[in-house]
Amino acid sequence: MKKKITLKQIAKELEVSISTVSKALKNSEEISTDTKEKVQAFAKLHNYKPNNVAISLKNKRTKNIGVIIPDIVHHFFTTVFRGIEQYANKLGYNVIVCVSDESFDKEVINMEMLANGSVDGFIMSLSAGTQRKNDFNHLKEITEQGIPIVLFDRTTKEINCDKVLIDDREGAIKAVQKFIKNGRKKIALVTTENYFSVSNAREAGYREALANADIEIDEHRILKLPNMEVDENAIHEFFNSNEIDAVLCVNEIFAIHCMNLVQKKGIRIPEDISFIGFTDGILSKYANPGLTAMAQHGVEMGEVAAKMLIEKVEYVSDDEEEETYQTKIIESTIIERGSTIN
Amino acid sequence: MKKKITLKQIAKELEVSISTVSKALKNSEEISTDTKEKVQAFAKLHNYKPNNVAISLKNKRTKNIGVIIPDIVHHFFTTVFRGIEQYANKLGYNVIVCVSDESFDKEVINMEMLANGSVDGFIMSLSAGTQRKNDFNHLKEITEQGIPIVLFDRTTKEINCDKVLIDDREGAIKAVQKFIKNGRKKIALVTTENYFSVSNAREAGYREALANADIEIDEHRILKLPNMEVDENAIHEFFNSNEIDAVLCVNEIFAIHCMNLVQKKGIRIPEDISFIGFTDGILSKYANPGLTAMAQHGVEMGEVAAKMLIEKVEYVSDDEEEETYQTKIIESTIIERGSTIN
DNA sequence: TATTAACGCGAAAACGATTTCGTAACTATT
DNA sequence: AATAGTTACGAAATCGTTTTCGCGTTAATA
Repeated sequence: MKKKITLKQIAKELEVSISTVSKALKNSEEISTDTKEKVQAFAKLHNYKPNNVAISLKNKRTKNIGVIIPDIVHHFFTTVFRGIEQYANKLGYNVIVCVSDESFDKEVINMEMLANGSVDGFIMSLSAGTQRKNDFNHLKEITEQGIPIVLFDRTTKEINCDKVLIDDREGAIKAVQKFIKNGRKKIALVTTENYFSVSNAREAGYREALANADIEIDEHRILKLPNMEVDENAIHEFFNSNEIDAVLCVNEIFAIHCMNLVQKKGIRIPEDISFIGFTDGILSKYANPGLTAMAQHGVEMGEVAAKMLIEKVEYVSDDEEEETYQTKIIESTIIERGSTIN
Repeated sequence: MKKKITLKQIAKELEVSISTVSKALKNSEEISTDTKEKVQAFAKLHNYKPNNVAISLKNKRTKNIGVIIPDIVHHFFTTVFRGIEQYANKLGYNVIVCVSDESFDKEVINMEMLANGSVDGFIMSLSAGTQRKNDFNHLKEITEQGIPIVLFDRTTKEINCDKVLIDDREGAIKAVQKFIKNGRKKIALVTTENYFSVSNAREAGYREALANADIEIDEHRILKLPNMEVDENAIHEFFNSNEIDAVLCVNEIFAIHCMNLVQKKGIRIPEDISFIGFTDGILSKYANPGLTAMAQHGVEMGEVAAKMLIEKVEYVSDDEEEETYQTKIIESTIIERGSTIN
């Protein structure tokens, strides 16, 4: 077992000082060509690589980014993560992921673990627990220590930091407009209870688009499901007691459930009823018929978030001037499939 | 901006030495109760938390685990990662993920980045590129430095280290046996070209199970698709020209495609034809009818891998004795849904 | 009263690197 | 020959901890 070699050991072997070795390896002008060659050759031979931890301590910069997401077994977050990882890696950063599991407590613990020197900054999407509790002190404390945070998708106005958002309202508007263009008037919305800012924005877009088209909003055509364990009966009841010719769903799962159920009744998609679902994922692609979806471009979102964070991290502040934060919007686009009329 | 406080600053404020502060915070017997209380109160007030980097340098242990996987936007790897992250986090470890993107070069670069002190050990699944190249020197070098590696799913016998595998052959056998128990005899296999060891193992299991049941193997009942962009016509042709009453698919996507197509023909699932698909993922769960699946238990796999790694990392070797490595098999189990008869 | 023991604390080394500053030994200049 | 200027290197501080060892003060023992 040949442990990694250190500057000290090289110095001893070559009977020079540690400083000389360090400088020689950096090709410093200060060192004679002879010595440099000797040192570099020896270092290469023993495959010397500087110890990251020591460098981190010295530089007070880890070149690590902390990513905290509610769930990793989730297509959207995975996609965003991919974008972050790709961009960060290109600039020599590594990514430490922690999963908050939608829990406020875990989110806090994870952030505290990483904030003590393990990372230079955070990219995160708030857990459901945090959003429900509406408590952001853990974020506040970290930004106050000068550690930058970039919030994406599930954000809050309570914290002053860079943000990357999806234009959920706009996305919903686009979807509803498509329905209307196809001649649909009885447009339903299947959404979650109002925990998530995301769902709220989508609902707002839904209402706005209908209002703009002078279509009266029938509150009965809005179904709010309490969680992801979809209650078949609720859906059944919903479609039985309402005239509906188009459905916007705030996520794939709701859409798939509704489509399956509606088809069982013998209603045809898209002839009798159209569907659009939020977040283009694997379910939309392989549904039967394919589910027309509002794509969220997670990879791009991750890249943008990583770019913003790294800029903040590497920016040497002139100390005095106020920090300035931006919010970037990633546009969602519609992916047309069989569940709507082309 | 209140930067994190250090021992040095506490020491200066309280007019004691750094050592005293350090010991006081560790509740050392050496320090008087008075001093301890004073120090601890002050530390709590200023929310002192030791700097992880400094501790890592001192201990020569980072409490970080490096995970290198070919792809993160992939349900199985995500699931395994979840298991790793969960277990590791419970023991106070953080996880740094790098995606090799199926590329040998990226795998090497990622490992080298992390091997210079950033992590205490690796958990990884080999990239397609590495498997094709059959070059494992990067792994060898790292193990020679005394950094432990745990390989999962895509492994190699070339490297002597802990491994976690899935019993793909056994899984296929179980699936075929279920068909047979349901009285099916004309059992088809839909698989990939023989690039992946995984598919090969599953095919072997398929053949073995049929042979054991004295069912002759009809090679026409084996469909090999060249890639994931499924060719509808090939499937069409396959089901038209063969009598089939049960289908084992080596992945969800093939299964979903086949099921959709078969249903379009008016064939009923599971009455006329049964389906079982490999790797229980989101598609299986939300298919209509639900797809009976061979679950791979990725989370468990991740947990086992993390457990094995951490044991190696924390084990203080008696230096002289030989290291001993294990290979654990994670059994796949059948998840019954609507695509088979119960 | 003299010796030993216990107590409470600080100095310093160590982890592995970078970087500033000082200086000995030459070389060049006048 | 005396001074100034290079050249090539080393000592030491620093990043933030932990930990060993030493030492002065007080209390306990003979």
